[in-house]
Amino acid sequence: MATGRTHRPATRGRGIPEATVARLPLYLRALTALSERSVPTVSSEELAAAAGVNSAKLRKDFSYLGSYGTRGVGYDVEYLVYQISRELGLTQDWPVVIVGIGNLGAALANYGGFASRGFRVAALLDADAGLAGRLVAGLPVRHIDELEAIVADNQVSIGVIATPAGAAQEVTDRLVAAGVTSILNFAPTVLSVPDGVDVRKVDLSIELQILAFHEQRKAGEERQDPDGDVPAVMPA
Amino acid sequence: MATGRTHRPATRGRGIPEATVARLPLYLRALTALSERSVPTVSSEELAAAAGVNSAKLRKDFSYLGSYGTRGVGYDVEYLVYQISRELGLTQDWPVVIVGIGNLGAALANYGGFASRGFRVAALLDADAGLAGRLVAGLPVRHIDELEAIVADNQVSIGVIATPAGAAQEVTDRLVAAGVTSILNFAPTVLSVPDGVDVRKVDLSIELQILAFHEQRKAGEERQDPDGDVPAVMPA
DNA sequence: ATGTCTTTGTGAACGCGTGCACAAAGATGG
DNA sequence: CCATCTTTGTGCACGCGTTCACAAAGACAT
Ligand SMILES: NC(=O)c1ccc[n+]([C@@H]2O[C@H](COP(=O)([O-])OP(=O)(O)OC[C@H]3O[C@@H](n4cnc5c(N)ncnc54)[C@H](O)[C@@H]3O)[C@@H](O)[C@H]2O)c1
Ligand SMILES: NC(=O)c1ccc[n+]([C@@H]2O[C@H](COP(=O)([O-])OP(=O)(O)OC[C@H]3O[C@@H](n4cnc5c(N)ncnc54)[C@H](O)[C@@H]3O)[C@@H](O)[C@H]2O)c1
Repeated sequence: MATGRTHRPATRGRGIPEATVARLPLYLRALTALSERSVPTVSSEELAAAAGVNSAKLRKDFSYLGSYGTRGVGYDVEYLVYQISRELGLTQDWPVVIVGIGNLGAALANYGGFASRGFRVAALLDADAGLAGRLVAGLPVRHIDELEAIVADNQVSIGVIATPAGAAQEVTDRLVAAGVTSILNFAPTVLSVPDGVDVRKVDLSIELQILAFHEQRKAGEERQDPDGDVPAVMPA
Repeated sequence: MATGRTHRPATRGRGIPEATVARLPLYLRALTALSERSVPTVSSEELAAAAGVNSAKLRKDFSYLGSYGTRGVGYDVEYLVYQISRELGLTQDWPVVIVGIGNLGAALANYGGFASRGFRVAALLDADAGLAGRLVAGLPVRHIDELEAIVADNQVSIGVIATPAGAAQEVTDRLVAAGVTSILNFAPTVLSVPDGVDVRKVDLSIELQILAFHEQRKAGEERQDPDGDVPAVMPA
């Protein structure tokens, strides 16, 4: 019965479709660039080009937020930056913990784009006692046993997992038990979490395999017909 | 205009839907784990649970590859591993170059899961002359000027970009000009590429923002009604 | 004030992806 | 050889997401 209620019907509530939510950060990035160049307004056409999407889609996306454009003119850049930021919840601070400070975890800790948008690294955690106390990106690595206390003290609701795959589920369970309700998983494993906890995954290996599929397909079509279907009428 | 023809109409040709292609690596991973435990066959129900998907979806996905199951029994693990590997193009070697050997690029170079599935790091490239020759994950960092020669000599068709955002488009153009037709982009920028070149992006910042949106939404609903719509009849 | 011109906001059509539910296939046991 | 039981493969319906195309809105000039 648990699988029955799994996929929530998009983002009903006030009703911003999931696909739209996924594009808002893209728009925000493009708008921020315009804002830095002191551009006052932008049309859906221009902004769509900058974000790499269809302009009708962009307008429909914005229509879910309300009517923030002016016909004949376009959108006010600053106002839109604010509205999208607010909608995404970026006007508040989000404390984040990173678990697993190896190659990847250290790179993530050093990532500047992290802090720039309301995400603050509250702590770096690792099971390796030898790492404890070492400074990474200016922060001391704390032992994993401190997880529960750190999450509680800092009201952390977002956790990033960069441990080996074998440890990911265990770390997840501890994070969730401690109160974390959003997880970004870099380990190549399927995580089980209770209802109400969101998991998003970043999987390099999967991305490469998808590219390989299309690559193989291109190589195949190259010496066959470009439609890739039936060989039809071979020339001679 | 590269942005015009961006989304191809799924994977028509012989016709494996794009959504299915994206799940095949997931199945492959689960199957590989079963294979290592010498499990001979697996039912769609079991495998679906391991991959975290609906069993009907899994069966439909496999049906696009052909009828590889046996009714009343399930799927032969080894056979399926081979079929999916072949379909994804993992039976051949894919030389890959990584451009930008900073925090992230170095972590990627050290990533074990890279080589495990037919992806071979052909070279590490960076614009910083000071890095040239330094060993990262056992490979010497080469100067970016060698890009064209390396791509040609090794027949590289997949490039990974881990440079700062400002350099990503320029690197992309050089990669494409040199013959690369698939790009995995970690830099937070929209890349323009000509038709026939695939780009996939991994964007930590976007993932976090999506999580923040849902997190904010959860926090809001908590103290309102759980349906999130009209406040209806507030209990006094 | 009126007309023109630009650009938004959205109705409507369409296609893809998902999941239910079941008939057909085939294994297994007697 | 037949009955039973398990599990696949898929027809079908439904909902989400995308795109087209256009009416309405408003800026701006005269
Ligand atoms: N390096 C990459 O570029 C890359 C890319 C994609 C995916 N990944 C995945 O990210 C994860 C980390 O990769 P990495 O290269 O940094 O590995 P790594 O071995 O360098 O680092 C893993 C770290 O996790 C710590 N750890 C292990 N068990 C732990 C536990 N139970 N609790 C807390 N910390 C624990 C280890 O002490 C170590 O410091 C792996 O799952 C890997 O598959 C890495
Ligand atoms: N570090 C992370 O966890 C992380 C996460 C998400 C995204 N990113 C993105 O990945 C990219 C790299 O991040 P990083 O933390 O490794 O940065 P970094 O500054 O540590 O490394 C960037 C490297 O790229 C090299 N470089 C610069 N211009 C180049 C060019 N034209 N050609 C070749 N090489 C060039 C630099 O010499 C440097 O070695 C950035 O775009 C960043 O936004 C990083």
